[in-house]
Amino acid sequence: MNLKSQVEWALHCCAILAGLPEGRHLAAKDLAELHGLPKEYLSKAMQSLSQAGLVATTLGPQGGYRLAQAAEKITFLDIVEAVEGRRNTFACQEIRKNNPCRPAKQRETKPCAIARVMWEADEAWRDRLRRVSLAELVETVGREVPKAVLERTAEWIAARS
Amino acid sequence: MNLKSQVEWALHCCAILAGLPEGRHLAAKDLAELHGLPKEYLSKAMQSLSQAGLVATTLGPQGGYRLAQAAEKITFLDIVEAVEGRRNTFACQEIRKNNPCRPAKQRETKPCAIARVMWEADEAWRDRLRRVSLAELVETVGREVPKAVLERTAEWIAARS
DNA sequence: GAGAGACTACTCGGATACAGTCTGTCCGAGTAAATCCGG
DNA sequence: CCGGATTTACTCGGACAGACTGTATCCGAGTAGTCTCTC
Repeated sequence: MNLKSQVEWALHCCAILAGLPEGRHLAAKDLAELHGLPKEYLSKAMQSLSQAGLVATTLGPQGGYRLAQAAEKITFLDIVEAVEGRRNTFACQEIRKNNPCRPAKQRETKPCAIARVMWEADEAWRDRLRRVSLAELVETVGREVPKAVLERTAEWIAARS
Repeated sequence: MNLKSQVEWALHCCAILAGLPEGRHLAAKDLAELHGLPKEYLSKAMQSLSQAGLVATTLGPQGGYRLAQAAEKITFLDIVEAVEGRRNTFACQEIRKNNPCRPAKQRETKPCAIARVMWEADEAWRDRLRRVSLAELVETVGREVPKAVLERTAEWIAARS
């Protein structure tokens, strides 16, 4: 059970887009170059974000992606679920129903006790991701990354957006 | 990012083994029949549990599996990790290092801020699973499953262990 | 009748095929900017 | 010089192959119980 690498890419790209000046766009090509990733495949991750309504796209020259919502409104969970989907990690197949000792048409009142525990853990995971916004991530990065790198990166982006 | 179905099987099988009288064993063949699962493949899940030291095996006629530890000592996390492995769901590939604006040989003092958040979520997930023991599961099941089914299942198992 | 030895049947464990998803790539539809032409 | 139509170049989006992990299966190594033979 691994998250796809798309999740990591999407998070990094959102962090970059969050630092973009209002009204500017950044193309998938540039996002890919900035992170050393295959452009075509990265664009598929961005596509997921677009379909989830987290980023907006603009076509044509000077086009690209920008955040569709305020960075304070977007959480880690939003991004992760946009790429990974909203399914629980645990998929209960109700194998308890195969027990030959059970009456065939017994009705279940509750979900399987095992599934309940697993789903609670999933919810705890989601809850943790829900608590961190993109804005907080940007703030942390701004505090930890050396000023020189931040500035050079900002220039690099400004030259292409 | 889905957990393998082996996880569900392992949890159900451990619940059954926890209810086994002392000194008895139950074969993979019977566990498979009880849950309506492919015997050969289920035995691979049991193999993982065996390698993790959660269950003990006995060969030959009347052989099979039994818990290697007290049900109170075994947690959901133990079983899940035995089958799934202990890796984090998020694998940081350090793509920040590909940023062309960074000095090539800059040393990192901290893990990537994104990875830290993701790993905290993983830890919250594990923490939740660590809090529920196999004994608690058995108790819950005993409370929720109709007495008749419990008794018939116990007989079914006793006849084969 | 009791004990030892050989046999048998049953168990798990690793090695071996098949499928589905993740990864990576390609090309086409659509659009905003730039260009060119006419007024 | 200015405005509008055309062209162009660039963007994203969905459709198409390859690799890897998860799923399913088979057969062999090893053991506990059973049976038989001998004393």
